[in-house]
Amino acid sequence: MEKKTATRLDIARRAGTSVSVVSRALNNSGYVAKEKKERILKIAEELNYAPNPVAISLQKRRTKQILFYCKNVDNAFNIQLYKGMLDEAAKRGYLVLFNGKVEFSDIRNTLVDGIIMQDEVIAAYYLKNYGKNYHLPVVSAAYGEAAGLGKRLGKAGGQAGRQTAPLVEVDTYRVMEAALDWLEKRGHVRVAFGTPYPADGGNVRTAAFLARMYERGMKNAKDRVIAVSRKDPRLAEDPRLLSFREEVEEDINLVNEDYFGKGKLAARLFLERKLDATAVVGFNDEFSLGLIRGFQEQGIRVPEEISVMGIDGIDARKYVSPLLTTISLFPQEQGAMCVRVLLDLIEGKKVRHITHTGFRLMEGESVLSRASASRKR
Amino acid sequence: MEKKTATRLDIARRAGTSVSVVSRALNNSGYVAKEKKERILKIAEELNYAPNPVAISLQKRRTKQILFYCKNVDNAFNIQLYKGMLDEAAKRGYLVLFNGKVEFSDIRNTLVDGIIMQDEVIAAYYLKNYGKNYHLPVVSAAYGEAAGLGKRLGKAGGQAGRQTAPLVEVDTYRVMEAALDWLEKRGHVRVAFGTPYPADGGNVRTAAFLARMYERGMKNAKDRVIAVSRKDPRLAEDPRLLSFREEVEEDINLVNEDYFGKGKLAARLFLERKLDATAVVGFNDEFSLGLIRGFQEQGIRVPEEISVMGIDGIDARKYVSPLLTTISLFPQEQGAMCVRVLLDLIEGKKVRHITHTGFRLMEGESVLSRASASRKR
DNA sequence: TTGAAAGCGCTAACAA
DNA sequence: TTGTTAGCGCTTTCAA
Repeated sequence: MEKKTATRLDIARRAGTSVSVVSRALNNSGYVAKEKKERILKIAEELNYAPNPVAISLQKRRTKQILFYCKNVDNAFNIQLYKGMLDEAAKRGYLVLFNGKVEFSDIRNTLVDGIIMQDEVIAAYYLKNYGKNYHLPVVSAAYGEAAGLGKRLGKAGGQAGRQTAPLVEVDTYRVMEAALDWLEKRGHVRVAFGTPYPADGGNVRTAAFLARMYERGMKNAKDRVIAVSRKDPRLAEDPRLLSFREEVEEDINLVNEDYFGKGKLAARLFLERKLDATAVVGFNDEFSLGLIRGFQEQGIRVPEEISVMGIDGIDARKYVSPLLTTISLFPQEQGAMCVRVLLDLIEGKKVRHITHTGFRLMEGESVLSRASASRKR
Repeated sequence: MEKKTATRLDIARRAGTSVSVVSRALNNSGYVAKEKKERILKIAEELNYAPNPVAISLQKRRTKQILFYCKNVDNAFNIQLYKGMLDEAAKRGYLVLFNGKVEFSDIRNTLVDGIIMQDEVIAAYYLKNYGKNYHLPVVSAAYGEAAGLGKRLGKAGGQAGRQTAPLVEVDTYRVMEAALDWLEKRGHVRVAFGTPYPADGGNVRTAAFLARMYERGMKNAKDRVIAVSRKDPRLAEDPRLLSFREEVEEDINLVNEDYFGKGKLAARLFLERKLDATAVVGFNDEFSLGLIRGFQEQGIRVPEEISVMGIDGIDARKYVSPLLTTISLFPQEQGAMCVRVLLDLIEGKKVRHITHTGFRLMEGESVLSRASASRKR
């Protein structure tokens, strides 16, 4: 089976000509006598000839492949990002590898022309520690996190915020504003926020929630943050957190979170703490689906007794009833845009440092329009 | 930024030695004077030297990358297969590309050492039409479909069944048997089957259902197949099918199905047709989640009034209540096994033509134990 | 212990 | 229109 594959030289010999003529014939480029061309093509066919893409890549210094560096395959949002990348890349003749397992130090061994990082934190970390050697164009999906970068990266971070890759960003602060506006219009001003991370861990979504609530004069917004994390002092000893995987956060080794499970627990905590709120925004859609389930399991009806809202816009929303109201970040669009920017970069075109992508509120059935709101209008 | 990257020759010149010495130094192979080695390493560092993986691949005739050829990113099952592949491949230093967009004729341009096909139908089709030229090792995930291959491939199929790639298979007939056994033990002998494909389209899951039911003496099993497909004569004119994407099936251009949506509709059809059954097995988990939702929307309680069972074992089960009882095919295991077999093949080891992977019933809450069953015991 | 040299399979400039 | 030649960046053999 594994018969050695034919090369252009083999064909040339059989055709009694030279490799360059064969090359031209096969590539439809340059001059080559018509009848000679036909003969060459026929011989190639006979020999089951197939070009060696590695040799072509070496010669052209281009692999036509790019890498999506992503730690979290389980996350539906990332898969949708990836899907958008695949489609867009295919249009331009590129393939996209998905990987979050390679060590940064091994990225250099990857046969790609460039890298898309899953978020600006990872991008900054990579650039700071490895990127300088690897001369590979890098683009990053981003969520307005640049400001808090130093905090999350810790010592490793430093002034990482400055040396970033081009960003394809959806601004979390604006997203949060849209969410809170929408809730307010429906009479929800006392709003809680559920997150799987520590409240002061520098996560941009929590930061955005707090910032926007303060702007609205809700001084006690912090009390309405439910941080389902072992690192939260109120939960450090809580046995219910034992079932979740240990949270690793050395450097930026993010770990797959059980968002749904933590969302369920968040609903319980909301009730236990008797939080004074009429709506809860979940860290992301999966977390929010967990919130809904958690409330339902406690006999609390959504949205009649409590409203729930998500962020992301993942397909899995459809599985849960009531349908989750969320702000969709259009992950496929964002993924496609990442590819566009990266390929432009690879092809030497000028790209802007930040490209913004859109978001939109997707109305579901998980938020109640309260009577008081009707009055206000 | 895009300063030309240094090569081993650049280093050699600076160090006043030759490329081969530099190579040995960098690769820790062969002889090289200790102090010279240190100097070389230092210069490499200064030059921000990074080896060119394409050149290495050309020389070694190995890319350390493999391709998972898969048409359907939306399908959670495939993602879990992929996840298993990523992990296993990483262990052996390989990367896995995911793609189902490349034309078969373009696979030859891919920088990979081998291909994993999503199922035996696609594998057979590829092998028959293109594989002969591409000298690339191929392995396929499989579902006991080989028997029906000719039927599904149509003219293109021919004796495709014979020239297959090594298969990593979970036998659908045994899976179906396990499902029906389990249902029977709980008092369900009149069982329906819901599928998004035509009942006689040669799909292996439908075929397995029918075969197993006939074995059990249920002559009218066919009447209990709900085929949510435009191609089904009973539904050809049904407006409710208009919302689903056109079913394309030229050659094997499978299209993403809206399993969940079709499952919902299947529940309606079950009720409309007043099918005489106490349980429904869904084509896969997503379809079955749709069944549950469909019944619930019609005010039918699951499992009190109708039992539902799935096949696959996808993570998304957790979103739906009651928890779906299913037969898990352990997609991650299967994916990992595909990688193992393919890498063995690539490395020239002997591999068996068929490797079987396991399955197991995952008990949920969607199947009722009927009183009559208790009596039987 | 070193380095020249011959490839890996292909492209492309240039001379014929 | 053709064929020679010089690479692309690296590995590896072999003579020195």
